Amino acid sequence: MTPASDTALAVNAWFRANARDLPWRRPGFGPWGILVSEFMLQQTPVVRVIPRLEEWLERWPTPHALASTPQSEAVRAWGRLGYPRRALYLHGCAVAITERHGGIVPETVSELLALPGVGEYTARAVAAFAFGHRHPVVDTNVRRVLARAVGGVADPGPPSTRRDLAAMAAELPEDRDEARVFNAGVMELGAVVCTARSPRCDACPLRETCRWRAAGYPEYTGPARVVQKRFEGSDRQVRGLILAELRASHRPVTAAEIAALWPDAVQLERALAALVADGLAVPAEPGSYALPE
DNA sequence: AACCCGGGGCT
DNA sequence: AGCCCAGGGTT
Repeated sequence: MTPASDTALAVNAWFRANARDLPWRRPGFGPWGILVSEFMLQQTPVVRVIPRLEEWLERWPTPHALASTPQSEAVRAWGRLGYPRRALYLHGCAVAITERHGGIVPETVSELLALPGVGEYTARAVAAFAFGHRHPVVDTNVRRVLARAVGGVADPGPPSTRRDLAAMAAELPEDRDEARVFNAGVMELGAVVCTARSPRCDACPLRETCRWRAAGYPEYTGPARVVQKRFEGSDRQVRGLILAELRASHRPVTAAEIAALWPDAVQLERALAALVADGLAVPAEPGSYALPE
């Protein structure tokens, strides 16, 4: 067997000594818990996820339990985690797992990819962390660490799934357990040491071999990264206001109540129509809306 | 490839 | 006032 690279040895030793004590790393946390955690962690920081995850798993400890619950309850329990479509997708996962997989979370990347809201990252994360399979797992942290330590640049630039997975695969140890630890370790390194803003290079296990450090920390020169639109005044804010009203009310919300949420009637209608199109709101009594059952 | 989708905390 | 966050779906 090919010996693990110096990079992998350094990362794995560092991770074994420095890993944060996170709920989904507890022994026996289980594939369902891992899957729920990965959904919540999509674009949402760890510290915001932990309390919501524990509530969620206490209430719905199995896919069958969630599948037996109306979508509306999943959306309410999602609260203000953001991107509420994830609550709908996760409910859809629970239904699919119950109907197609006998209530057991599937193990293979292709089966996981077939679930709603599961993409390249989440499928590999579940296969690797819940089942110990050897796959490259690439998230925003991994992309940044590889760009710096291996690529010698400050920032990975626009994501390319094929290229990013190949870059991680090239560093992945042959041994399954070492590969699993390496995947988690590189993510952790990006999350707590090789951060986007202020990397703590003095504490990095790769500081002696990092090509970005060796090159003198050149600034990013790639294509300009897309700037996220301002949230204040955006359709996203308006959707959030409407959905908060739907979550808070246990009877249909009237058009007049919705109209009071935002001054711009055109934008309000656009946001409401988008929520209906996404399945997050459904017409109830004439002129009223509710969460999906 | 570009765009849309929440919301909060940090710099 | 931006930037960033264990991404995914649609066009």
